[in-house]
Amino acid sequence: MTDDTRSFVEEARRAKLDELRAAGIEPYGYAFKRTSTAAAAVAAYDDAMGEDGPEVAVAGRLVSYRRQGKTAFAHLEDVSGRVQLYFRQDALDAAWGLVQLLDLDDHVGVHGRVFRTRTGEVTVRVTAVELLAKSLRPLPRGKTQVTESGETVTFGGLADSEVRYRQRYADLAVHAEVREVFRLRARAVSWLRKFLDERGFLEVETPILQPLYGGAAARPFVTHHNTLDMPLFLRIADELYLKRLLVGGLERVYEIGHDFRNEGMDRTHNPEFTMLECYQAYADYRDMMDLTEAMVSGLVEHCCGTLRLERGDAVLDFTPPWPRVSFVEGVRLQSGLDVCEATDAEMRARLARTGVPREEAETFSGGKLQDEMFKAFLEPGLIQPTFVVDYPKALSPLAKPHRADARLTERFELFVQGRELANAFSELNDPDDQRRRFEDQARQRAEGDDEAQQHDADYIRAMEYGMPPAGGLGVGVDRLLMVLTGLPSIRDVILFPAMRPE
RNA sequence: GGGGGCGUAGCUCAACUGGUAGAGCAACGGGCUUUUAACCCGUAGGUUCUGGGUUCGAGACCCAGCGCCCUCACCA
Repeated sequence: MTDDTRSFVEEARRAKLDELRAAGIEPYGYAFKRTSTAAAAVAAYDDAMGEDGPEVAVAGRLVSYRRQGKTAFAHLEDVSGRVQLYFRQDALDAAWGLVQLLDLDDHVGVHGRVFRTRTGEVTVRVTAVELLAKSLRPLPRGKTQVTESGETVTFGGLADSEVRYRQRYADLAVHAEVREVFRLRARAVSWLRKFLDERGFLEVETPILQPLYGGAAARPFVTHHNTLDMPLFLRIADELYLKRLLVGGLERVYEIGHDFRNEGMDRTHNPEFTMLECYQAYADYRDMMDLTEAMVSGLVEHCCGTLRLERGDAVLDFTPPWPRVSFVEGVRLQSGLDVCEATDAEMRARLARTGVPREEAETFSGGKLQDEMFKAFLEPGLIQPTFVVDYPKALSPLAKPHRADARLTERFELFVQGRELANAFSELNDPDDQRRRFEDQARQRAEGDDEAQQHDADYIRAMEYGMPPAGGLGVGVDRLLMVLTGLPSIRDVILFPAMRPE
């Protein structure tokens, strides 16, 4: 920030910075040997110790500061929590000058004995203080206010959600509960790794920059490689590379990483997002359903301590087994139409009655209409964890035909709160069938569907060597986190969500 | 992309029908050696998102733009 846009608060802090340097005090320290976290310092005190609790050295950020003549009280916050500090001029001598130049948000390290104040709070009586980092810019804290009922309410210091996402560092610094969300995220992801590792899955890394993109229906981000002088795409899915590994004899593989889709952004879509994909040779989609049920219910239990999550009026119950609804049958029950038998015209007419604009419905055909029917009639009602199974063939170019019904594929998706959380199928392993499906996609692309999949000849070649039958599963990790935390926006579970530049 | 809402001090918000931009907290100065929403006295702090327009006069009304949120669409 330039001088002329600096606030008076910042000017005041810079004046103190200059004063500190003039006094020979370096305002940015190198390190501090702490003996204890804030929480441990508090826990180490016992009332039998009286005024002579243990000597501790703690470091952290000042989150409150109350000066009172020749004394001052402050709260220091570190990763563990908070501890109160008590400064006295007569206990600090020369360092008292530094204490008077402290501000909220400064990082300090202090030494002192722990005691309990008259008002009952366990506190460090500071005998030495070091400034570790001067804060020049006040954190946007909200004011707190006590309501009539005596409750303390903090008005979101960063009620402005834009600032929270743009300056996540400030959001995290001010909101312990936000830090907790991302701790939970880390615990969830490492639990998922452990879950798959224990079942013999090998974690692998596949290319993010790809000459061809595939494995999903989405528009890609395009970049350019200078030396090769060729376009490269940021992957929209891991799928096609992971299945090549099945050909190579890595029977169980998984990857947790970012996919990139150049599409709309909203509460449930970020341009880059975390996807977990796993593939298991000699398994089919029923095996993957069992795996999904075990994985998600285990994760919910691990992260939330229960299988029943209260979300508004609803209680989401993750206790297995979860209901399984046939795509075609489910849509038929809600709409009266069998999407495998109905004509496009019938589906258009049915959709028109639900509020889908007619002129828009006119542009849909085939698989797109079937999908619209599903979204209009079945998806919104899928609040409890539910598997939707056996998707029409037109919707699933990478899935194996259903062994009992040629119109369908062996595919399922998991829905919770009306949102897709996971997608899986018995993987197509017939190279000739796969080639025909790619050719279909090419025709759709020629007809203007820019999300149709590209023909991947190398993938076909791999399959021609013989790909074992396999079950594959993709899980949207961010959306899973939304369910675990109950947070309403994908931005709330991504540290640095995509934003327009300021 | 369509529709709706919002944008005022560092933060949270006021400002009637168009009539001198305010408060609390934070900041700064003074006082106070066990406070914790500290307290008391005082001071300072504004491109009312940006650019046009209407008007004697615009934070408010009109137009355009920017940003964010909600919603619909797109996005399996």
